[in-house]
Amino acid sequence: MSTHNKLFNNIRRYVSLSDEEKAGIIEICTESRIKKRQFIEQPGYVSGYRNYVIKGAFRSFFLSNEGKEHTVQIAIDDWFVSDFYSYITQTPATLFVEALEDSLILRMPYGKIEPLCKQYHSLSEYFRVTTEKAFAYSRNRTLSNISKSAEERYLEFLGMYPDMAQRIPQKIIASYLGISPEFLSKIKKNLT
Amino acid sequence: MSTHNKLFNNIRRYVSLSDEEKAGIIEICTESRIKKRQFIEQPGYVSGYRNYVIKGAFRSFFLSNEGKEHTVQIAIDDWFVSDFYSYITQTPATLFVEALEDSLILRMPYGKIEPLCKQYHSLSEYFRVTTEKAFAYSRNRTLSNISKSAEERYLEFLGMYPDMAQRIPQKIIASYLGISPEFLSKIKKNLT
DNA sequence: AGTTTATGTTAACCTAGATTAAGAGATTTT
DNA sequence: AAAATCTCTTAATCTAGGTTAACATAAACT
Repeated sequence: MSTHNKLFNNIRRYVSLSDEEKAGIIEICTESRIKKRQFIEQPGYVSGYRNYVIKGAFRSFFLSNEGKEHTVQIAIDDWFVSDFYSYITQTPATLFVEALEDSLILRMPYGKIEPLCKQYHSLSEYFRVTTEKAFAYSRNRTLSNISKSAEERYLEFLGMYPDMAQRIPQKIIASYLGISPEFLSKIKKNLT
Repeated sequence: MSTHNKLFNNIRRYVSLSDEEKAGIIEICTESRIKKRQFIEQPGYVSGYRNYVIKGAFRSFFLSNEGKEHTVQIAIDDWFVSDFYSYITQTPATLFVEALEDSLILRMPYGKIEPLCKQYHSLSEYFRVTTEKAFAYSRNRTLSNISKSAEERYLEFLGMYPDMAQRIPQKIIASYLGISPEFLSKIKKNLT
């Protein structure tokens, strides 16, 4: 299956595309191979792309004043990843986006997506509906962060993203949950 | 100014509407007066509306197993408020949405917004762009929650929503920040 | 106006989770 | 394959923030 078809299969879950629209999308995408540990975004640079993960794994994270890493998002196959705040506001990023595995992505530039959304109703609908969904899920995470214990959040994470638990190093999962790796170790011990 | 015009002014910041589109939107909105302390959404019932606050204040909150309240969102004039997860997935709500003042809202039913977004490209664009923006800001809150101290989050809140600090009871702000009201009291004392 | 009920403050004590440090396994690099 | 560099675990100690309780204020109801 071509890389574009992987994206189209995803889009097809929400809207149907004409051949003209497909051609328009193919035209703005560029395929890119990313090596493990490579950064595709860094603080200081404006995030110029929606990055669709064809195959691989990424995380976005943030370096606190004390030099500690905080993982904001973990993305595997068929997720979009970027410093979304930077992308949307077109202001310099505060997040790193780093490949956790050798990966293959499609990059869709902001400057081309926006006109294309204005031009094609179905593309606008696709991003409207998927962003609404992403936002709804992110609300749930906010809710967990303010109301649940670290152990409860870990169990929730396992239930929600079982594939990631296998694939992603624990210290990154800990930093996604907002706890120290040592404490995650303790939690896992308590669970068995 | 009519209540619909207040909404149209907001929409105009992102897209322009034809008269036909305006009429279509007016047709699906119903105006509603809500008394202080009244609930417009409750756990167990599917959230059927995007509620646009013309005038007033609301919060959405969640009751933990231990019976504690956790405020997810605070909304004043010109914000939308609902149990967004319930609205998007059309599954029963887990949140309450409660008026903090006597308020006036426009209710836009899910079953009518969705077809209208399919029909009118500009309305689809409006919700795409505003939801993308809301999502970007919500990412920032997630980030604060996992990386900042309670005092830092309080200062950030003050900077971001200075009007709310005046208008909203402190115990609700505390529950929005994910801390106890007593601890917020302590923080405020330390700051002066 | 006076009584109830909700909100905010202060202080003493208590826990979830952080930090530090040291050792054991894994992975990478040479 | 050894050396170097990460990742994970365990245990001791420490701290941000929670809990409880008592009192002070301010709203809301009669």
